Amino acid sequence: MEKYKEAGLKLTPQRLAILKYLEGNKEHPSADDIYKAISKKFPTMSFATVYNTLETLRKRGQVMELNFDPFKKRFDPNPRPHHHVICVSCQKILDVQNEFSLDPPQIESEEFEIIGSHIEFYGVCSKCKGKRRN
Amino acid sequence: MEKYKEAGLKLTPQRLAILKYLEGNKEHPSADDIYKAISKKFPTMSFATVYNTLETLRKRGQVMELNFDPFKKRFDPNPRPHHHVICVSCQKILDVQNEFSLDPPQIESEEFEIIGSHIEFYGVCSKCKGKRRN
DNA sequence: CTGGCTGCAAATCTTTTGCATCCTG
DNA sequence: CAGGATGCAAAAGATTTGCAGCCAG
Repeated sequence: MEKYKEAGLKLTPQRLAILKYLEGNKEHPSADDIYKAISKKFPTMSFATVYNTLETLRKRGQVMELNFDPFKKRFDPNPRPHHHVICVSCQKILDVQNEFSLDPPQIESEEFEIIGSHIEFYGVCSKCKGKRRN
Repeated sequence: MEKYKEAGLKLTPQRLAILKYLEGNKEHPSADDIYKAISKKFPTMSFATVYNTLETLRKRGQVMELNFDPFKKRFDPNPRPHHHVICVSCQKILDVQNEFSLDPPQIESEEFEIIGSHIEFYGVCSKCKGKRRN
């Protein structure tokens, strides 16, 4: 929790609960997931606080906002940039460990200065592969 | 327009307007963009029709739904899979022409069957680079 | 103490839906 | 003429905002 203090953030009980929930979480929860999980133990937690906190953390680079779920934003507490695999069947999202070196992209009639990249892999996870019963 | 007929779609004036708007459009418009553009010339066009048509086209693989704009879905009339560059300053999205061969992703404790992938490059377009006045 | 944070409810924005009517094939 | 398509308005979700009161530093 040290790093949050260093960043000049107030450590309220609500924030601690959110931080604890995110810590090591690999499920890429949505704001709603976070709210639901925490409000069980913390009935006064409000959506506004969840969004405020996530927005604050995002600005400080401590969570990443993931946009590939068309229904809602998801949040990733893994601060270093990385890639993802998405199960097209159950929508589960997992982190990809390796790094990729990509050729510079060819763009029609534009000179882009490339800063970074993000790869989404689409696939079927082992659980869903089993269910499909080939 | 031949291909739409072949697919068994009814060619209503509204659909023709949407198809014409998308034809060759590289701007990855949102449903709202499409609605706004078309309702000027076609005042009775409704959102429902825009969404219905896009959904129909998506099912037939004639448009792609893009999710990386956190505020809304965007649509891409380019039917073959391809990658994108996004200007972090003006949010403009352009197509990337080249293909990439990616190593299989390493995933913790899971065996994914990989089906496809999509790369987003982030960068600054030439227009925005100029504005920044380095 | 004081500014940042919280909680509530209302507002906003995008997308979806129900249903009566319309019109293409 | 039938079934798919349209248009309207209302509903549904996700996220944001205004504001009064609260509390960590």
